Amino acid sequence: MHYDNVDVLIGDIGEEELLDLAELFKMFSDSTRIKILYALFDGEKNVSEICDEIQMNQSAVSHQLKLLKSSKLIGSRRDGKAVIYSLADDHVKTIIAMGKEHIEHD
Amino acid sequence: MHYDNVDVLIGDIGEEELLDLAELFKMFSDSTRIKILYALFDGEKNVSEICDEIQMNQSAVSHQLKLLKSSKLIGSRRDGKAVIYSLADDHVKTIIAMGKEHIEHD
DNA sequence: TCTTCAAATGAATGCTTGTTCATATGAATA
DNA sequence: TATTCATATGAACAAGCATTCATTTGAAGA
Repeated sequence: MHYDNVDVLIGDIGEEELLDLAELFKMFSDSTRIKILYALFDGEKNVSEICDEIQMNQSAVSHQLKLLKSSKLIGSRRDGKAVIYSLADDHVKTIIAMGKEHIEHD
Repeated sequence: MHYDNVDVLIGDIGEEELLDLAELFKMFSDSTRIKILYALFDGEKNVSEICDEIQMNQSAVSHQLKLLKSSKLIGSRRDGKAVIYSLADDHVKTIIAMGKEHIEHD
């Protein structure tokens, strides 16, 4: 994997942006939420499908979906009775990939 | 910024690795810890210098330094009475840069 | 060796947060 | 419109965690 301009991207940072950053990473700091994101890696899924895949009850999943959505990591659309969730953009994948790399190269 | 092979990196993942991932991102989920990491972006610093820069008392900083070190995000060496901390590797910078990008492109 | 300075540690506390249980909303179908 | 299925929401509880205060460890210099 290859990255450019890392130092350029990291200039000064304000207190507010810093809190946003912490909040963003908090979304990745819970294994249930990571499982959900992982489940969405291969395409959109509705809530029931997510529950099945990660083996968690509907309420717990819904609560976490709400948090992930409020952080704009996932989006949703309704299809009849079902609500279908999907990753918002590729940052989710890259951030997790980066984390995996760190763990594996240790 | 440019990334290759994101999908390749994200294959299957085991329960254990998943917990490690969550634990890693937990380190980035607190603003004090991000401030500390940020303070180390421009080179190694001892504890007092870090305290000054981020305006936090020595005990709080030491506790967080311990966590960051146990996650192998930072390393340390002793120089006389002082203990000098530094970033362990470039993953720290790239992970934070990625987070910033996500926030800014929203 | 006694003192001083830098950093680490431990216990206590209050806040945050993930899960569960019960219930509500909302869309489809009979 | 009454019922059913899918999802969302709210309250409550337990566990986790960041900070503070007090104390300790450890190194350097007098």
